[in-house]
Amino acid sequence: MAGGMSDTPPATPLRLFNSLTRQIEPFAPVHPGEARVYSCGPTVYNYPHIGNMRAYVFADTLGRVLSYKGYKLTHVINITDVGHLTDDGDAGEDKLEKAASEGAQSIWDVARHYTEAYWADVMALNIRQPAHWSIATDYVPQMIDYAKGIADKHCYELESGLYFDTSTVADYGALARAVTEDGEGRIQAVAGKRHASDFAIWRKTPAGETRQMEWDSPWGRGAPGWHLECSVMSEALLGLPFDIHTGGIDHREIHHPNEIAQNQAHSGCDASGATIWMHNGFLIERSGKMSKSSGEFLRLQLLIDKGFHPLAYRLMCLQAHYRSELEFSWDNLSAALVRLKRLVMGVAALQSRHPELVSASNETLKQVQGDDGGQFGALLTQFDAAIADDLNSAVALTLLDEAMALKKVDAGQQLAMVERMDAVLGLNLLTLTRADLRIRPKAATISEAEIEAALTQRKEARAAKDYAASDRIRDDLIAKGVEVMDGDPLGWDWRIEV
RNA sequence: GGCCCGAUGGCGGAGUGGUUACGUAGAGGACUGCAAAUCCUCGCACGCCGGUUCGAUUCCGGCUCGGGCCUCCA
Repeated sequence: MAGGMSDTPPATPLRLFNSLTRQIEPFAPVHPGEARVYSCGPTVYNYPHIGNMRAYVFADTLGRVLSYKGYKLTHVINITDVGHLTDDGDAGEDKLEKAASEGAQSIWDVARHYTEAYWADVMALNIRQPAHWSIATDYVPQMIDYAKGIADKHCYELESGLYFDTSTVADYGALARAVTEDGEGRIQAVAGKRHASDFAIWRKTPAGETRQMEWDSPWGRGAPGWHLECSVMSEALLGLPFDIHTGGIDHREIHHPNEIAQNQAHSGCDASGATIWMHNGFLIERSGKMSKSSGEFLRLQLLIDKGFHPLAYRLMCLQAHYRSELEFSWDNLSAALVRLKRLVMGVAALQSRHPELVSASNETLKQVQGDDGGQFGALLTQFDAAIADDLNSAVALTLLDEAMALKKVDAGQQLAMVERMDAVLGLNLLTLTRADLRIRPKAATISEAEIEAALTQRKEARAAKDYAASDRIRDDLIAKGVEVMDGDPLGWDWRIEV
């Protein structure tokens, strides 16, 4: 690597908040130079909502920062295509089986459909492909082996299945910082469970029933408990211990403590299995709950249907710290879209000053970096410090703005800066165009051809200085949801109604 | 009921023991036939009551309010 900035990578050591200790700690990889990350993925019995997707934007940002800092990243995201119960009483319906029966499809088709819907959102949000999408049903034999390995010392069998005795491992629930006692008993206790916190390792298919997804096991025909898959797949693909385990904050209370208990039982050591456990805050939506059980929920596709580019949502996420709760509102999303548009137009302006760099490779960009006169170097140092400080993407974004706003500097260097910062932010700033951001709302009633025809007429009227006619055409377009903008490269845009 | 978190300008949202990001909205200017878009410039805030301190939005305590999880959920 030749060139100024590349030779002097600013090096603030990466520090991350660890939910285990509730403190920010230095990142110290298990395997020098590597970062092995496991992220709890979706249960594919329904579409993901935008709150779900925040977790993957977060995990992706973490992965991008690790790559930026020079670690060789191995990222795993699981796809839970084994059904969970609709409630914890073990009498509830299996979510996947339920969705299959409601839709009169094969359970496998249901899982496939929602997995693909999830992947579409992943792509739209410019989330990088992990090294592995681990599919739970591919690992059922391994799960059974795993369960056999811990059954004698840590489990007991009941009518409904094989249960994990949480008193057999050290510090059960330490991650959650709460003792899971019976409390108010809001969940229906399973008869025979030794402790309220004990959980199913294997769920037997109730007698007389047949499910589309079931496997034979030493504990009868049935399906694995839903905590099992993550322990099995993370160990199989990353080895134990691995570096970072991520998930939504809700997982900190039940799922991850259970995963840790399994890891402890299987490994025979008290360590949790991952060095750092990280959890993202929820996306909050004031009116309705960001909850799948409430029926209607916000999907990325709904945002797109309204005319929002999906990366505006990504930018909205990045403007807040991943651990903060983030309030979703259409106003906030609109603000992010405007910001994204201005960034994209700013990049286009830089590219117009360096036409040879418009589709430049990294190498070309690096060649023009030259000496950075101190300004770029200082910004890059601050940028590095921001992301190293538990992924402060909000501050990182302000440094991108500052880099864009520098005057009397080489545009090629500015583009190189943008590229470098965008490797972390993932906004696709070098390839995204103003036109990409003009998304036709689903409710639009006028065609693009009609708009162009009207604009041609208006242009003629203006040339003839017939401003009354010109304004009439413009008003007509506004009424149809089209904003005329003579100074914009595109000339017009859709007006987003929210 | 249990556990936990938060309270920052119109909205969103960083951060800090003393000069308080940033985005968007708003105001003014440039540009435009006029607008819009874009660019430039500029206001605007740290829940309440105590305490610690030379000094607190920032630390501590209390209060009020809000939220999350404890049940499938990122």
